[in-house]
Amino acid sequence: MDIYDISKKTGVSIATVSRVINGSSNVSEKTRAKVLAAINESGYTPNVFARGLGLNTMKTIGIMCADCSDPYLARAVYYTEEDLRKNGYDAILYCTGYDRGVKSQCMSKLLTKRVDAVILAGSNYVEEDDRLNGYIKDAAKTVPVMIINGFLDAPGVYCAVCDDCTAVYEVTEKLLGSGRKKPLYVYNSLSYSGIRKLRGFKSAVEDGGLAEEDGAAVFVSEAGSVKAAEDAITEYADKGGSFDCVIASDDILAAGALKYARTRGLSVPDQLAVTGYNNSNIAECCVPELTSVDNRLEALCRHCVSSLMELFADGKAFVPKKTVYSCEIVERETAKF
Amino acid sequence: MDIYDISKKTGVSIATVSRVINGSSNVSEKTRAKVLAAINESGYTPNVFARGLGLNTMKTIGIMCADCSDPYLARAVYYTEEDLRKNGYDAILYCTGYDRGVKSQCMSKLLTKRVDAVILAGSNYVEEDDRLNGYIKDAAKTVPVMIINGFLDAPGVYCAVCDDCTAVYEVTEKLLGSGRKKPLYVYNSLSYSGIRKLRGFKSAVEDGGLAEEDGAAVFVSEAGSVKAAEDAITEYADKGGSFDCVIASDDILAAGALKYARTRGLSVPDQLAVTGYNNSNIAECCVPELTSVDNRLEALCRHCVSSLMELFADGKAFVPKKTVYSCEIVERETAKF
DNA sequence: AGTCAAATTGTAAGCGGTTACATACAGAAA
DNA sequence: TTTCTGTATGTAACCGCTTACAATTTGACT
Repeated sequence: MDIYDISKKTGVSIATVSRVINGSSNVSEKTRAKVLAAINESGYTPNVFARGLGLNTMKTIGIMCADCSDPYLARAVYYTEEDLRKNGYDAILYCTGYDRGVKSQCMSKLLTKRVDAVILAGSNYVEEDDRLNGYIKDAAKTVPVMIINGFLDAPGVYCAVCDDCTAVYEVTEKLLGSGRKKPLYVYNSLSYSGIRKLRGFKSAVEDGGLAEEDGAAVFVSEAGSVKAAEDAITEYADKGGSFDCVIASDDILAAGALKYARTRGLSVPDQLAVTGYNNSNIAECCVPELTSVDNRLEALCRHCVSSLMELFADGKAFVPKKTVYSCEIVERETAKF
Repeated sequence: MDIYDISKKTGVSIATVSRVINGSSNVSEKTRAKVLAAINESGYTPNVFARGLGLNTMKTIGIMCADCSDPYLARAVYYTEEDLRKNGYDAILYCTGYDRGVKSQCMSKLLTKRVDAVILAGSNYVEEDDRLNGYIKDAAKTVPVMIINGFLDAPGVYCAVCDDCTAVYEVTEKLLGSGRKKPLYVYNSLSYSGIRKLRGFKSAVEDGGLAEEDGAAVFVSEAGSVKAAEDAITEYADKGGSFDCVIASDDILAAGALKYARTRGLSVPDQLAVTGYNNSNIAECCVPELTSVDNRLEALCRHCVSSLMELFADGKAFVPKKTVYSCEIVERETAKF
C-alpha cells in the first residue's frame, strides 16, 4: 500500500496525492476530497523512511539524560517529551550515564540518526573544563542543541538555567539570619549547577561574616543514596566537625541528613535544620517534611521546546542564548526562617 | 558525502562499499581494508533514511510509559533503554498518560514510524475489559509487543510479570501472623497488577479467618500524592474505620500512611504497621524506613529486551508468552514480621 | 473567438542506500 | 590447454516519497 495505490485508486498522479498529504495549497477542493477519501478508506500511511530520505528529516529529536531513574531527570524527560509530542516531534531517549566518552558516543549516534535537534537534560553535560565540551559544540554546528539547566557559550547552543547560585545563597543567608552559626553544605556533584550551588554557599558564608571553617562542605561520592549521605555526614561529625544546619544540594542528600539527625537523636529543625534541593516528591515523604528549593524544572523544559519550535519555524528567529529563571524556596518543616 | 563518494575514492562499486559497511563476507580482505580506510578518512556515515527505505527498519523500538515522572516507571524506562542501546537499538519514548485514547493514538504513531517492536512499560496498559485492549492486539499483528508487568493473551504479545498477587498475600499473611487483627489496604489503581494486588489482599484476609469487614480497602483517587493518601486514610478513620496496619500498593501511598500515623500520634510499627510496594528510593527516605516489596522491575525489563532480541535474531525462536518472577519482601522498620 | 495569466495536474529526476542477478576472474582438475 | 567451480565485483532495479519543471486546464478580459 503506497502512494501509487492511492494514485491508481483516484486516477490522479502521485504528485497530487503527495500534495494532498502535505497540505499543499495548490490542489482543487474536489481532488483533495477525493484523495482524502481514498486515503481514509484504504488506511494508507506514508512511509516515513521514504519521506525522511526526501526531506532529510523525520521530525525526531534526541534527548540525552544521564540517568532517567533519577527522579529529577525523569521529570525533565517527562516535560520535554510531552511538549515535543504536542508539537508533532518524537523523542529518541538516551540515558548516557555520567561518562563523557559514552555521552560523546551517544551524541554521534544521534547525529547519525539525523535528529533535528538534541536536548541535553541536566547540568552534568557541561564540563567545567571547556575543552571537554568539544563534542557538544561540534554537534551544535549541525543541529540546534538545547541545554536544560546548564550553560555553554557556543554557536547553535541554547540554554535555559535556573539561578541555583542565588537560591543556595538565599537559603544559607536565611538560615544564618535565623540564628544558625555553623552551616554544613552537602553535595555530590560538581556539574555546572553543582559548582554554582557551592559558590552560592561560599558567598553566603563569607557575606554572613563567618570564618571559612565555619562554613564547611562535605562531598558524597555515591549519587542517589540516602545511606551514603548519612555516612558521609556521620564521618564528618565523628572527625570533630560541628554544624547546626545542613544545606543539601538535592533532596536525597537531605534525607540522609535527616537520618543522621535521627540516629544522633537530634531534633529537627531545633537542633539541626536541614534544607534540600529540587523539591521532589521525596521532600513530601520526609519526616519532618523537607524544606526544599523549587528550581523551575518544568518551566526550563517547556522553554527549551518552545525555543526549538521557534527556531524550526524560522531558522533566523531570535532565540536567546541563555534564559535564566529564578528559584523558589519552599518552606516546610525541616527549616523555618 | 555518500556511498558514491566512497565508491569513487576507492575505485570499487557502490555495491562493494555497501557490502563492506554491512559486514558481508563476500569481500576480499584487500578491498575491505581499502574501503574501510576511505570511510574512516572521510568520516562518512550511511544515511539512515535511505537505509531504512531499503531495509524497512531503522532499528528503533517504541517505549510507551504512562508517566515517566513516576519514579517507578522512570526506572523501567531506564533499564529498558539501556539494554536496547547495548543491543544497537534506539528507543522512541512516549509518555502517554493514562487516557486510553491517547495510548491508542501513540501506538498508531509508533507503527507509522515503523518501529521494530513496542514495549509497554507498566501494567496500566492492560485493561480489565479485554475488548479495550484491541489496539494492542492489532499492533501485535505488525510488530512484537512486550509488556512489562502486565499480561495480555494475544498473538505477538509477550509479557514479563511479577507475582504481585502472591507478594501482597504474603505481606498480609505475615502481618496477620505477627498479631495484627485489622489490616487496611490502600491503593490507587486498578490496573492489571493493581487488581492482582487487591486480590492477594482479599485472599489473605479470607484465609486468615478474618471477617470481610476486618479487611477493608481504601481507594485513593489522585496518583502520586502523599497528601491525597493521608487524606483518604484520615477520612476513613474519621468515619469510624479502625485498622492496626496499612498495606499500601505503592511507596507513596505508604508515605501517606506514615504521615497519618504521625498526625495522630501513632507509633510505627507498634501501633500501626505500614508496608509499601516497589521498594523505591522513597522507602529509604521514610522515617521510620519503609518495609516494601521489591517487584523485580529490573529483571522484568531486561527479560523483555532479551526476549525481543531472540525474536529478532530468529523470527521463530521460542519465546515464552508469559514469564513470571516472584517478588521479594524487603523488611525495614515500618513493619516487622 | 483569441489571448494570457493563474490555478491545477502530470512527468520524471532525485534522495542514498540494498541486493538479485550478471559478469569476471581466479585456481583446480581433467 | 580446456573446463569447471567458487569467489569477488559490478550493474541496475528497486524502496516510496518530494518537488522542480513542464504541460494542461480554467476563466477573465479583449
